[in-house]
Amino acid sequence: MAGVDKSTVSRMLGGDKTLNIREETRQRISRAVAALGYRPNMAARSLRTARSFSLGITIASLDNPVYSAIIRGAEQGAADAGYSLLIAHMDEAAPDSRVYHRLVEQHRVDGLLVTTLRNEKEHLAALKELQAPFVLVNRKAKGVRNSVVVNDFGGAKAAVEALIRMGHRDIAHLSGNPSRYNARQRLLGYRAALEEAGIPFRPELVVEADYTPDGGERAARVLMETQSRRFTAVFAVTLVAAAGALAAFHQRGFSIPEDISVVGFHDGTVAELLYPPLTTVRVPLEEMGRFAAHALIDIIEGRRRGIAKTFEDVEVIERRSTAPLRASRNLVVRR
Amino acid sequence: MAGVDKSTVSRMLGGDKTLNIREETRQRISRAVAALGYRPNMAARSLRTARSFSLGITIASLDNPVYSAIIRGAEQGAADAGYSLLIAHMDEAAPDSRVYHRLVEQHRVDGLLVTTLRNEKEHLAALKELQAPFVLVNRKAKGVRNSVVVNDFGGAKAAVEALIRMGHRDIAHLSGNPSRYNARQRLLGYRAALEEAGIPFRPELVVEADYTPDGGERAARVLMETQSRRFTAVFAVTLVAAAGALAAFHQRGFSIPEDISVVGFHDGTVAELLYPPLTTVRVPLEEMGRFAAHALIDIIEGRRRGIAKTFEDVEVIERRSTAPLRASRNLVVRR
DNA sequence: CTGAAAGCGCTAACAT
DNA sequence: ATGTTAGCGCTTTCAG
Repeated sequence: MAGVDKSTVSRMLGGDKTLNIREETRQRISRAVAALGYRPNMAARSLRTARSFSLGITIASLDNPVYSAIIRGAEQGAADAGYSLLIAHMDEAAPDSRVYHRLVEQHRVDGLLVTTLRNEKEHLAALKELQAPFVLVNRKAKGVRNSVVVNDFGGAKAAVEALIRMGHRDIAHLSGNPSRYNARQRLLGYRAALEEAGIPFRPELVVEADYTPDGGERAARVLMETQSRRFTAVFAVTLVAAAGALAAFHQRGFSIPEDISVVGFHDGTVAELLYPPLTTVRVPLEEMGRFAAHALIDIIEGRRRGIAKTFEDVEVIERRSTAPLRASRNLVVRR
Repeated sequence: MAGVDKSTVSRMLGGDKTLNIREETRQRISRAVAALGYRPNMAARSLRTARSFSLGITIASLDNPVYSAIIRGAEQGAADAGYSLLIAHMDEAAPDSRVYHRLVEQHRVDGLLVTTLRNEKEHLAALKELQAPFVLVNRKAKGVRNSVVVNDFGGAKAAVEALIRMGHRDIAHLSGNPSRYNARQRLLGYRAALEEAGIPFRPELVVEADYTPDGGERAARVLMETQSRRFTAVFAVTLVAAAGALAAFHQRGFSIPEDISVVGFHDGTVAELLYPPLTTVRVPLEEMGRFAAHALIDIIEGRRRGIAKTFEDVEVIERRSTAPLRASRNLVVRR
């Protein structure tokens, strides 16, 4: 229709820098493209170039706001570069490292964003023998250079500093499993804030909660039983753990924040749904997702060798679950 | 390596029914496939068959547990049939019907699962001129035959019936926008339950909340201001609205469930995080997602013309936000 | 400045 | 019971 060879069209649409095309020809092609509603066929392009122009993202729990934020960012980042995002759910209970292979070997994706790493060893082994690049998102692992994380340490530190600024000194921590990167960093951030303020670290104020509401509830209960009246604030490793803790405190008749201040890690709409709305530390999850997608595409397209980045921004969002320490607190159980 | 033509391999792997293959040959092929770790190249298959073997799903809010459940199901359903699921986020604030076209015209997907339909008219028009099948998930629209929904009506009815069984008669409804299918059905279910119990419908007990926490909070406040003491239970159109309402009630010093019982629609882990844990009605969202994917694939592959299905199951999950009505209730505002 | 030709890895129709 | 052939729609090298 434009009276030119398809190869010319291909080069023009592909933005070939070595193409010297006459303005008039370019016009004719553009008009024809518009008139025909022409879109390159991705399958043919993929076959020819041996690339799929899509990214895969492996996710363990879709309903965790942390991951939905990351996905949202990743989808944007992929779309920015003309890539699609293919989601692969991977059950944490029955993780199967073969899904990596399935996606890559079938040439469905050019690279992987991985947010799942429970059984680290097996998964890392599977990833490493993969013929495609991958970047860990919100995870770090020994021997893996490609990884994008947020400032877990700084976020935790900021949260605890905020509590200290409110006058709290007896600050407990509902921690995660310290074998995991994020939990470890947050524990270190907690300790750093205490140390800088000259508050001695008391190991008995750290109780391990997993990332579930039940875990948070149990941990809070342990804290109340072993340390009643010996803490006035709690920093929880996660929103979900914080929510569980709130429930445990409510059940014991404590008022939040009058009796105990609570801060959680990660922001999200759930934080506003809790009672009282939860003070949290917000980290740029969506931005991290977008960046990770961009970086992965850069690696795929050979513009970059690897990526190791930490998003430093942290922001404490004060809601109603925290309050200044009052001199005369009343920890008497009501009802 | 197996000493046969690639077309034979193709037919065997593709499960061609008309292929009569010698057991011995089959063995040789299988061995070679295993030895080489051979996987068909999807791009070539796509080019040849003019199909992408992937489904697209359009989602407005990823962090809404309703949609994460649907995605999870859809991803499973797609994987069952060897399809991938490609997610396309579509901002409800700035919905862009062109994303449908982008996905389909680039031959990235063979069909679309659509859960987004705010600006119905424009979107439906865009979808209809699409050269690919689509099925609405959790939505219904005039003139669209393909649609899979849950029993919004029955779920709402069951929720209200549960309240009635607890002795409540003055039951308010925080509704959604009645122009939307789901909200309308839930309102009808509410009314049907009242009617069957011989309780007159009082329009002043229905207050519109949108699907946000703020909306629920506002609506609950309206209810308290205009109807104080004239209702003992609330059925909220959504989990999120229920959460907002809980906050409003707490702020006014009401105890849940002692003063007011609250039920929400849709189950999810958030329900357990609220204080008190929210009684909800659970509908099979994940199953609906899986089914929708299967049905869409059936349509794509010509085994089915269309799909119109309602998942009837509803189940009221009683948690601590509901309680039997006591004869002597105390609605006095504390504090 | 543009065209011609080859070929990516499959599948489906047709041969044998 | 299996092989041969053609071609899906692109991109890329090479020619002119």
